[in-house]
Order: sequence, then structure tokens, then C-alpha cells
Amino acid sequence: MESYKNYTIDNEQLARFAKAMGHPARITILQFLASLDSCYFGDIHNELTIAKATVSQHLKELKDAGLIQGEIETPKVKYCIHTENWEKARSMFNQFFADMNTQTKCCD
Amino acid sequence: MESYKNYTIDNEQLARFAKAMGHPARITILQFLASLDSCYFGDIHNELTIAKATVSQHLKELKDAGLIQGEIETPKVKYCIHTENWEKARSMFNQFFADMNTQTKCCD
DNA sequence: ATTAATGTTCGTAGTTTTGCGAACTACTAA
DNA sequence: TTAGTAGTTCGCAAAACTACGAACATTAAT
Repeated sequence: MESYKNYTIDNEQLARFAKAMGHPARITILQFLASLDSCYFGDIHNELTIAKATVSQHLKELKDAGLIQGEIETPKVKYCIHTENWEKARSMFNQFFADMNTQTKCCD
Repeated sequence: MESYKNYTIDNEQLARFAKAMGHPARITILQFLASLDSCYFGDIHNELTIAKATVSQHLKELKDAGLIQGEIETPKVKYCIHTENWEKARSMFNQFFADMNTQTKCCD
């Protein structure tokens, strides 16, 4: 489906980031990449208890969302955080949570 | 499926929050609730261009994730941010993005 | 040429998500 | 009692997600 329900670009973008983060394997991968200096596919695969094919798929989703990037370093593939988009995501989530209205509470 | 792949509790929790935020309609709803003092179902429905049934479903997912709560105020239903869990989510996302290693860059 | 190492892609299966209309619940008003 | 208001739940269909093994591509070493 995914018809044009006229959401704002920003909300669509934030949802895209969030969706990419919406699986514990992908959170784990991101955390791993965000804290490490070595980041080959094999290292990531070792960190998880799922099949290679599945890891590859999760990495593809993170890449599609823009949160990571990968480059071939024959015979391995090196993955890492996409710094620019990571920063964008950080600031968007930050802004999102900052927009909480603390004056007029609705359900109290 | 969702077998025990031994992810950490925190990563599972963060993924659950992120997943709930992984749709523009739900981002929009959260944003709306976070910034407003009136928050009946009807108001939320008016904010979106999707069917009642679909809105109700999105609200249910947000409620299941713990991000919002709802109470009946006959004949309406009042929804609002679940402040405690919202704060928890905020801090978890914040921590997550703070854990970025800025010293040893991997792919440059 | 073979073999090995490192990942990706393909095909498949089962589950979940998204979305809607229609039917339903609950309470109110006439 | 009948009708109306405000939402939820049900049943369905299409699409997307999750996961895996097997097959494949690529480059390197024997």
C-alpha cells in the first residue's frame, strides 16, 4: 500500500530511521558499529546468533535506511556507521523527544 | 518466530520502542499527543487521512509498546503520552546515540 | 585448475504489518 | 424504543518482514 497520506517529510524520515532500528539484531549491529574500530561482516556475524544470510539482510536494511555504509575490502566487506546520517538521526530523535509539552498535561 | 536469540533486554526494549515509532502515522500521533492538551480519538483521527479502524490499530500498537495510554471518558476515549515510558524511551535513545565512538573511526 | 575464504543473492516458508469496510459495543438523547 | 455518537473489533487481502539453506560471485592461495 503505502499511499500518499501526506505525512511530513520529516516524520517520514524519522519513521524510516526508527523502523530500521526496530529489530534487536539491528540495534545490536548499530551499537557494535558505533563503538568499534573493526567492523567486518564476519565480526558482526560473530556478534549475533543468526545465519549469514539474515545478517546480510539486516545490514542491507540499515544501509537502505542510510544509517550505515559498506565498502569492499577484498576479500572482506567493511561496514561502518554513516556518520552524517547518524548525526541526522540523532538530532531528529532528540528533537522529537524534546517536543514534549510539559505544561498542559492531558491525562492526569 | 522471534526465538531467543539472546539479545540484551535493553536492546530488545529499544527495538520495541523504535518499532512502534517506525511508521509515519504513529510518529504523527505521538507528536500530536506530545504537544497537545486535547487528545481524544476523534482529534487524532482528524489529524490523519486514514480510516478509523486503522487509527485504532496504530493506537493499539503504541499502547502495547507502552508509549501512550488511553482512558475512557464516555462517550470518548482520551489518549495521551505515557509519561514514564516516554521518558524511558527518550533516555534510551539518547544513550544509544551517545555511545557513538568518535575516536577510532572505521571507514574514512 | 582446485580449493578456500568471505559475503551476497535466490528461493522458499511462515509471520507480521498495514489498511479497510462492516459489524459490533457502550452509552446518551429523544 | 429508536436513533445517534464514539470507538473497537473482526475478517479479509496485499504487502513487507524474518529467517534459513543452497547456490553463486569474487578474489587469493596452492
